[in-house]
Amino acid sequence: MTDTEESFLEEYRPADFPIVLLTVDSVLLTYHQDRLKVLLVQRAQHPAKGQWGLPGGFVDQTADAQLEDAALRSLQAKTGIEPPYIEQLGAFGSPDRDPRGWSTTVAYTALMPYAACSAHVDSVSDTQWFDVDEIDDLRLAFDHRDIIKNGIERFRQKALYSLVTARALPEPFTLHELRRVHELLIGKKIQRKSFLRRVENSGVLVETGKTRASDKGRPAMLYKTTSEVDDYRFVRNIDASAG
Amino acid sequence: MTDTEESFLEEYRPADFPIVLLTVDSVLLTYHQDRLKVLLVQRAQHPAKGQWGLPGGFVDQTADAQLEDAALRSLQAKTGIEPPYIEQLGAFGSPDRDPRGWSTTVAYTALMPYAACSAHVDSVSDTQWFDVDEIDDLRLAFDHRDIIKNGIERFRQKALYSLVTARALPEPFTLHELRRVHELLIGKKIQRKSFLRRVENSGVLVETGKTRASDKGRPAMLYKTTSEVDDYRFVRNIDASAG
DNA sequence: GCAATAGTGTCTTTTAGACAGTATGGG
DNA sequence: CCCATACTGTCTAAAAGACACTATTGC
Repeated sequence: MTDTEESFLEEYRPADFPIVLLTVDSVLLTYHQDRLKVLLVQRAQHPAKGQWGLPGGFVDQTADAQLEDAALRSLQAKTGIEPPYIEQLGAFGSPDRDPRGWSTTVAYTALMPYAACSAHVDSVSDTQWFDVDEIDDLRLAFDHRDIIKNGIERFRQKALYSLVTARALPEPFTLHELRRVHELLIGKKIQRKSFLRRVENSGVLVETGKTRASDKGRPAMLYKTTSEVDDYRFVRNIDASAG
Repeated sequence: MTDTEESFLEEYRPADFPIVLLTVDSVLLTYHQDRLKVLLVQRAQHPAKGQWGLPGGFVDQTADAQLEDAALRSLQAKTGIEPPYIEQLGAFGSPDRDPRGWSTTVAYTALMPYAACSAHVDSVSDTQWFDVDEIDDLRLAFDHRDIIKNGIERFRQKALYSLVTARALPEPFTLHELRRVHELLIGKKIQRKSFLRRVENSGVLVETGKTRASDKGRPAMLYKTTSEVDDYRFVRNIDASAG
């Protein structure tokens, strides 16, 4: 027999190789009522049946052209829409994380405005937003607590040098709302003036020219994102160590 | 039958699930003769037999406690040692990247001093350092060119706000050498004075007190890393857009 | 007018960029 | 002494932190 790639593939038998468990999970975050929330799903099937865990599933080898598509499919199923921002967090693999054996999950982390899916989420009982401060008290499936912490940490870093955080808000939004998202992630107050300067210098947010009034106080200017907001990076970070 | 996780696992048959191809690959970079180099391996087996590709392999479900262990094993096999710095780059999955079918690789990116493994690498013909500027001209296996570019881009970003780059150098090293690594990654000259200030303020490198003379000119101070170098981040980045 | 919130003026501090100057080695 | 390279002094510019001040709404 000739040693070509064709003949190799002819003889190739995937079942001869060790069996691998590969899933995709997403840490979907949002901002609602001055709190950061993460979307969790109650598992309908074993393993970890009945426990809360991240939305996710298997790659559909006929439908998915890349791993991200599998993440988007599972998020679409639970929220009714695709999130406006998603990025890969990383792969987590170990012999212990799943009782079925050595397993790997590719985790994504995403942002979505709360209102964009609240009707869909409220209509089912197995999907729910949890305050990120609550997750230490929950019993979560597999290593999903670690993955959630990892996702939050990713956005905490991003809050220091980017404005993608705006993708967690419904448009248009006020600078106060956006600043609160940053403050909650960083765990520190940010000067209004400093924050405004950063937004203006970035050029990735635009004023709508309209304002939104609340019960009391002066109405706030409303802003929208531009497509560049996903990739923009400040040269100088917010100083998380400063007073 | 009772609906417990135990009974579920009893009935669980992994072979009933779609077959998944999962590999681990590493982009190992170093600095040698004023150039950035990437380690490539000539593939001994199909698919892509004879082509150059990234060092990598399958997870060993009995030996590896995490994905990173699989990456370290394959690097150890090709260089004789474990790299002093490694981090996960991300998972790459698609139906097209491997002729055997839908496949995923978890890519790592690592740094190592050239001299630490040059004897081992030089002793075999299937492992070789390539100048990173050469990779566009090489025929590479799978999507490894994309992964390499991704790994270089990761360190280009890191060169703007960190000093992990020192892990590509043999210790002790001069500030000139370290600065050259940054310049090659960023693609821009960096002011000597600015770079020295950053190193001093970081506190993650220490002067050895010794110097190294070259053919001509004043001998340069020698520096060593501390363990904090892996995690340190500057608040203010090098400005890649400036002059 | 008062309370409350939004937005601005401006001073200080920090640190990178620029670049000219000095220091220290080999011939 | 000359050359080349290493290192330093110091000015300027950019931008964040701090904080007091003004603006605009509802009552």
